[in-house]
Amino acid sequence: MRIGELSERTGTSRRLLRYYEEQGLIVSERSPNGYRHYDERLADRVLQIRGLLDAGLPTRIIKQILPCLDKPRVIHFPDATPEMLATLELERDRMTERIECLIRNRNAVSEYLDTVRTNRRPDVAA
Amino acid sequence: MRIGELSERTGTSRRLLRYYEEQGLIVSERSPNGYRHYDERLADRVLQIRGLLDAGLPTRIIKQILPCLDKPRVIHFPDATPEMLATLELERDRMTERIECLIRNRNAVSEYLDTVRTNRRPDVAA
DNA sequence: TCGAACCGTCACACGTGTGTCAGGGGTCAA
DNA sequence: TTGACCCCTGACACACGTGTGACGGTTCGA
Repeated sequence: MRIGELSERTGTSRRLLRYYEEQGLIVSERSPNGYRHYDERLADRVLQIRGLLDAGLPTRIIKQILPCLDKPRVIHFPDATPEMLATLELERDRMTERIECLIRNRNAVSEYLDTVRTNRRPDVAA
Repeated sequence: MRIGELSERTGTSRRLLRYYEEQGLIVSERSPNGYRHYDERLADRVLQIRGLLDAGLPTRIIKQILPCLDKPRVIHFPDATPEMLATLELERDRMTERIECLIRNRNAVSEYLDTVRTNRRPDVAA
């Protein structure tokens, strides 16, 4: 799959895909002519990246999280330094905080919507 | 409570508090001399704002969400236009997506950490 | 050969956050 | 009164990260 197809599949501009590669979030093989060539799974990976970016994580952190997502976990043990693990723990906790904050506020919005919708008379205000 | 105390309580610079006010996220009463004066509850509000910003929501959206959080909901019915409600629904759904994305990835990180920690021999790699 | 798709790169836009400066005032205590 | 704090406004500039537009040039496929 070349960059155009990945772009269409993920709804992400080619420009941005190159940017993600520049930031080290995705990698690509290259044809002899220099064209990027992507694995099928990259599509999901890109969507995941976009989700995390949208959730406020910077690329620097996402880059560290992504290796945790690969299925055959066997390979990644060696490169897990104590510092890396500490960083991951910290990030995991920050993600948990984000989740709780979002849930609280999401529920508040939900509740508000319910209240407004059940009391369908704006001019009553009570 | 004046801006200095609010700044200390929330760990937010005075500069940034004025910025939030400029963006319409918080309001302040003014003493005759022009000093900003804040209610006790503003501290929580500021922390909430910072949490939402950290979770990737722009000030524009946060401004619309904040009124949903006030307890005596009675007052806000009148200014709930259909467009506003639609926006809130959309935002609620986007928050839900963010939450799910974060939970997925947080769990993956957690699982990764568990796996690495139980297999305490990096050089084995299996 | 022609158009579509790709390449790398430069430059910019936007939002959040910060520092700082000038120029003004309020409050309190020694 | 003086000094040490606190606060006000407005403005300029900057940093950083994400995302985009546009450039000229190359390669592919019909």
